[in-house]
Amino acid sequence: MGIKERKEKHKEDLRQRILDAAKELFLKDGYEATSIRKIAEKIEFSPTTIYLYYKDKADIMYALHQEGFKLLGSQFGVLQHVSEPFERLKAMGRVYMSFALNNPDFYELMFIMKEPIEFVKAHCHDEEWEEGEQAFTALIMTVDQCKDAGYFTSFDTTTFALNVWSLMHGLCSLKLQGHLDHMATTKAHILEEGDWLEKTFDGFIAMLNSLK
Amino acid sequence: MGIKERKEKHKEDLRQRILDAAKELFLKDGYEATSIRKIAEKIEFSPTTIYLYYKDKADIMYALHQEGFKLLGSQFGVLQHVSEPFERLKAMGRVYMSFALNNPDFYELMFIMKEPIEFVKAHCHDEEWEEGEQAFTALIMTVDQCKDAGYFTSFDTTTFALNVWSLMHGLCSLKLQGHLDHMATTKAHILEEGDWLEKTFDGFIAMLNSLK
DNA sequence: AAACATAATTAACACTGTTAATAAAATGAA
DNA sequence: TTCATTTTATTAACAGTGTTAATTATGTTT
Repeated sequence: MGIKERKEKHKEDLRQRILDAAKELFLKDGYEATSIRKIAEKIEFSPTTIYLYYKDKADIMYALHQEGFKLLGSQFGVLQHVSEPFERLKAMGRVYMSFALNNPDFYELMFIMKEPIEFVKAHCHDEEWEEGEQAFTALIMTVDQCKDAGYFTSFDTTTFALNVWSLMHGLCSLKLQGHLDHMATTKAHILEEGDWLEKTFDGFIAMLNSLK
Repeated sequence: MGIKERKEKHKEDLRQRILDAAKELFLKDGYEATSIRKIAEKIEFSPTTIYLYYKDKADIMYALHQEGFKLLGSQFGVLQHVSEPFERLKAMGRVYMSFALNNPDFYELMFIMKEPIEFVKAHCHDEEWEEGEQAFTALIMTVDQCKDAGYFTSFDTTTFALNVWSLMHGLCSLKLQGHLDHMATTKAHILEEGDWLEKTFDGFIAMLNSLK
């Protein structure tokens, strides 16, 4: 039955082409501006055809959401080769921040926006393996190894990891949403010049250091 | 010219009624579901009338955005009576978290969503006093007083304050967007039961304590 | 009462996501 | 190859959205 396989391949092809078009539009114009009709126009199909391959817009966005997590995961993967756990933890922070800054739309889709999350809860309940968990697991393991190496000994691993994630997420969010720059400009008289994202991150590292 | 004043009052009245209707719908159904037409229906006016009192939807949402900051400001104001700076800092964290949990829509509008921020940048440039700055100033002052009392002595005040804000904002965001609960459920086998928001916050306080 | 200024409305534009009904194409069996 | 069946794609339409221009209604002033 080679024909059926070829058909399946064609179906998968179109599914991928839809996703690629959506990705291009999304990374260029953002979530709202990426309409079904524009995606359809890009791949030269009727808007309704898209609904034969994706349940709805949230479904498409969830697919991009997954791509984002794969990208972040691959960047985290490199850090497995940093043997010293505390060095790895700090590097994870840097990588996370770089990912957010270099892929702001992905970051928004993955961690800030509400819609894909609700799609996860609605359609991918339980059994579905969420790529994001892998990254969080890596963080927990690193914190655990840090504790073995004598860091953060008085803290619970999971809550400490959540604190680290919260801080990094908060920092990246405030930066991406413009709050950091807003504070920098309106308080320019009291704050000296400089890159506040970088400075705050350095402060975070300093905090970790004095928490040994 | 008492008549003119009465007219002005009527105009302001309607402006406020629009805002109240918008607020009610917004707190009930969220940002997207709050449409101009629904607001108009609520106050029994034509949709286009609203444009005589507000420039556009973002303008209305910015007004609510301001209300939110006033509310947060009033809750922070109470803390001025906590004389011990380190106690006040911890209390600020609690108040901030409570505000986020009790007013999730306001919090989203004030700190998570992008639209009102862009409205601020577009229309209220510079001279306009942003209520949010007051809260951040209060945080900076408190951190400064903590330093005077022997806490965080090796850290720069502003970057430390930004770290505190980032952590609290990140924690509240992850909670509101459902990421915290998601991690709790999918990792239920490895994590013991409990309120992870509370636990993480306690961990944060513990971190501050050991940073003295 | 007539002229004017303000306020509110209707109609319309250009979009959005999504569904039902219909047409086209590809496949299976005769 | 022809016919019937299934799959794929399309058109038309619904119910919305924010927003603007042109028009009507209202109230004030002369």
